[in-house]
Amino acid sequence: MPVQPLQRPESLSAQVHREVERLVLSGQLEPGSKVNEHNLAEQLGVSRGPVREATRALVQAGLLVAIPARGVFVRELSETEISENYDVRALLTGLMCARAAERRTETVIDGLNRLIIEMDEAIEQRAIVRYYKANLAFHGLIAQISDHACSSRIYDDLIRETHFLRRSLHAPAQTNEEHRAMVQAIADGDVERARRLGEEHVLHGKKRWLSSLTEGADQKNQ
Amino acid sequence: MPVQPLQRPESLSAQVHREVERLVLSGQLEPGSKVNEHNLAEQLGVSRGPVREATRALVQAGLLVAIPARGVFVRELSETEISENYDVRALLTGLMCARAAERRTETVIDGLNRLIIEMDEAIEQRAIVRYYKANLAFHGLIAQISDHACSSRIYDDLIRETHFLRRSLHAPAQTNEEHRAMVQAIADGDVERARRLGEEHVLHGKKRWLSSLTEGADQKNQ
DNA sequence: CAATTGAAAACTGTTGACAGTTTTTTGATA
DNA sequence: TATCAAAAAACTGTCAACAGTTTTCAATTG
Repeated sequence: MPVQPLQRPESLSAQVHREVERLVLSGQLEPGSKVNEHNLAEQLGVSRGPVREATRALVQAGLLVAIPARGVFVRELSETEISENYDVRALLTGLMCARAAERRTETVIDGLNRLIIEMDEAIEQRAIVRYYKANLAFHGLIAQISDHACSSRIYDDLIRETHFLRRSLHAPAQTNEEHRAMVQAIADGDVERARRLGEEHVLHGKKRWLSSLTEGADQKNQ
Repeated sequence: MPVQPLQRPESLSAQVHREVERLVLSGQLEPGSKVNEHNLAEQLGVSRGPVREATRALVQAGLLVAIPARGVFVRELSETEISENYDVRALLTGLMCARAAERRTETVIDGLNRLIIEMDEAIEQRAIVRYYKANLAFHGLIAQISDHACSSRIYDDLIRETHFLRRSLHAPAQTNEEHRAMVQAIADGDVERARRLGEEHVLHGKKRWLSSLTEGADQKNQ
C-alpha cells in the first residue's frame, strides 16, 4: 500500500523568505527601500523571528543589504556591479550551453524552439512580461539540460540580483536571433560554438544595457 | 579635527556567524555533523536567536544545510558537486587572471612572486598549513588585482564550500609551476594567455583531485 | 533475546517582551 | 521664520519561555 510522504507545512521562515523575495522581484519593494521587520511581521501575521531569519538569508543571497542598527534595505546595484554581474553570467551561460550541446535531446531542442517562437510572438505584441517569462524559461531550460547544479544556482542568484533590468527590454528581436543561433549550435552538438555563442549572448546583452544607459552620453565600463 | 567613525561592536549574530564558519573551515565541525543551536548558544554565551540567524545565513552561503524540524548540519558535498565547484572556479579564475593582466603593477607582481617562493619553501618543509595559507593568499591577491568584486565573492564562497579539500595537497610542486606560468602571463600583460592558464590551473587541480580520489580505481567524472 | 510500544528527554520553530539605538516630532530660542 | 535641543516614538538586537516534533530509551511482549 503506497502512502504519501505527507509533506509538513513549510516553516514560517521559508514562507516569509519566499514572500519577501516575491515582493522584491516584482518591484513592489523598490531598490533602496527599507524592509521594516515589525510592519512586515504584522502584515504577514507572524512574529519578528521568522522575518529576521528570512531577511538574513536574503542578505546572504544578495537581494537585501543589512546596515547595523538601521535595518535591512533592498539592495541597489551600482553600474559596476551590474556590469560584473553580466561578466559572470556570460561565463556561466557559456558553460551551460556547452554542456547542453553535449547532453541535448530532440525533446529539449523542441522545447527551446517553442520558447523562441513564444518570444517572437511576445515581441510582436509588445508583451514585455510574456517575453520576459519566456526568456527566463529559455535560459532555465538550458540550465536544466546542462545538468550543472553549481552553475545553475549561481546563475539564478545573479539573475535575481539584477531582476529590475528585466522590466524594460532593448532590441529583443536581435536578442532572439542570438537565441536561435545558440539553439542551433546546441542542436548540432557543437560544444565550443555553443559555449562561444552563449557567452557572447550575455555580453551582447551587457552592451545593449550599456548603450541604453548612456543615451547620447559617453560610455565608461569597457 | 579628524574623528574615527567609532565602529559599533559587531552584532552577536555576526560574531556567531564568523565563529561557526571558523569551526567548519578549521574542520572542528566535520561535514555531516549536526550543529546544535542550544549547545552552541550556551558555549558562546548568547541566546538562540543570533545562532539561528547566523546558521540561516550560512545555509544560504552553502556551508550548512537545514533539514526541517531536524536542525542544521555541516554540508557534505558529493563528488559531482565538488567537480562542478572546480568547473566554475576555473572560469572565475580565468576571468580574474585576465583582468589581473590588464591591471598589473610591479608591486603586485612582486607580491605574487614572493608568495610563490613562500609556497616553494613550504613544500620543501612539508608544511601543509603554511602552503595552504600562501596558496589562499596567492589567489586572494589575484582576486584583489582583478578588481572584480562579483567574481571574487563567488570564488570565495566556492573555496569555502570545498574547504576540506585543502587539508591534503597533491603534486604541490607541479601546482606551483602553474602559478609561476600564470604570474608570467600576468606580468607580460598577456590577457588571453593569463585567462587560459588561470582556467587550466584550476582544471588541473580538478584532475589531481580526481586521480587522488580513485587510486587505482577507474575514474568517472570526465 | 529480538521486536515493538510508549513515555521521557532533547531539540527546533515560534512568540512576546525588554534594552539600547536611531529617527522623528515637539518645543524653545534667536 | 529658521535653527537647534530635548523629548517621544519607532525600530533593531537580544533574550527567555512555550508549543510541537523528533529522538532516545526503557519496559513490555512474542
